[in-house]
Amino acid sequence: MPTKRQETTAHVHSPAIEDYLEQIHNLIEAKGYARVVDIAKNLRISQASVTNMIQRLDAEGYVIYERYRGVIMTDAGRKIGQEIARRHEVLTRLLASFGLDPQTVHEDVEGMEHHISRQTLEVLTLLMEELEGNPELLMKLKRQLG
Amino acid sequence: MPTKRQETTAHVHSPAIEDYLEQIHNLIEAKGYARVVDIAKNLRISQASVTNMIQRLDAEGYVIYERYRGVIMTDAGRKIGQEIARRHEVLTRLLASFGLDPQTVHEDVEGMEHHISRQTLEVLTLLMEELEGNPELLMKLKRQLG
DNA sequence: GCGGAAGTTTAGCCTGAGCTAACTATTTTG
DNA sequence: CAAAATAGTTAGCTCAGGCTAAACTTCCGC
Repeated sequence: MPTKRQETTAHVHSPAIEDYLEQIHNLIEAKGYARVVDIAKNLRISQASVTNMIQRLDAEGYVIYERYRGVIMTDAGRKIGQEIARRHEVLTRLLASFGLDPQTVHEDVEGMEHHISRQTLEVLTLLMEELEGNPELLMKLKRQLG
Repeated sequence: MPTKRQETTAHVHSPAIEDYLEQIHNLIEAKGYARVVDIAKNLRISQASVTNMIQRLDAEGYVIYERYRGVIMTDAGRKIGQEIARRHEVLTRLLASFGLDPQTVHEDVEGMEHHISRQTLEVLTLLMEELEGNPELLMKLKRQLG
C-alpha cells in the first residue's frame, strides 16, 4: 500500500480514525452518548482496541476523554464525523436506488467513504439527486442492469 | 469436503496486493515486462518493499518470480490485475467527465477502486455510459456543479 | 452497603507493509 | 573486457492498528 506520507502541515487522518469518529458521532446523535462497548460492537473490534484508539483521538484533539467516563467530541472531531456520515449517506442512497442488495451496498460504502474528495462528493450528490428527481431515467437504467 | 461456494470474488487479498497486481499488469501491457524499479516508481515506494512484496505474491500464487529475473503473472494474478484496472478506468472516466481536476480524480480513484463490488461496478459503468451517450444530461449536471 | 455483572483499562503481543543501509547481480559503456 | 552505473536483494527497523488476558471501576439488585 502506498501509505500517504505524513503531511507536516494540516494533519491528515487515517481511515481508522474516520471510522471511529463516524461511529462516535452516530452514537451521540442517536443516544446522546458513546460507550466503548457500543463503539466496539458497531466496528466489530475488541473493547481494548477502542479504549486504545480513544486515547489517541484525545491526544490528537478529536475527542475529550476521561477515564471510565466516556468521550465527547471536539469541534474538529465532530466535523470529521459529520463529513464521513454525509459521504456514507450519499453513497448509500445512490447505490440503494439501483436496488443493490443492502449487504453489498453497506460493504462498498464502508470501503469507499474514506476516499471521496469534496468535489467527487458533489458529483455523486448531483447524480443521486438527479436520479431521485427523475424516476424515468432511473427506471431506464435499472432496466439495463438486467 | 462439503461444498463451499465462493463465487463472489471474495476479498481474500489486501488493497496493497491489488495495487501491485494492477501495476504489474499495466506495465506488462505497456512494455511487455515489469521491473522492480518501475513498479517502485509507479507506486512511489522503495525497491526493497517491492522485492519483498513480489516474493509474497509468488508465495501466494499471483506471480512467478525468479531472483534477479523479473516476474510474470499467473492467471489468478492477471485476473485481479485486470479487474482493478477496469474499476480504475470506469471510475476515472466517470469522474473526469464532470471536469474534476485530474489530480483529484486520480487520488479518489486510487482510494476507491479496491472497494467496488461487481454490482456496484455495473452501476457505475451504466452511469458512465449514460453520460457519455447523453451530452445533454451531462451538460445540465455540469451546469449545476457551478 | 455489598457482591457480582457489566464495562473499561492496561500490558504485552502480532501482523502487514512500509523504510534505510549495505550488499550482490546484471547491464552498459569507454 | 573491466569498471561504473543501474537494478535487485537482504537484514533489521518502525509504526498502525488489531488481538487476548488480566486487572480495575462502576453500577445495580438484593
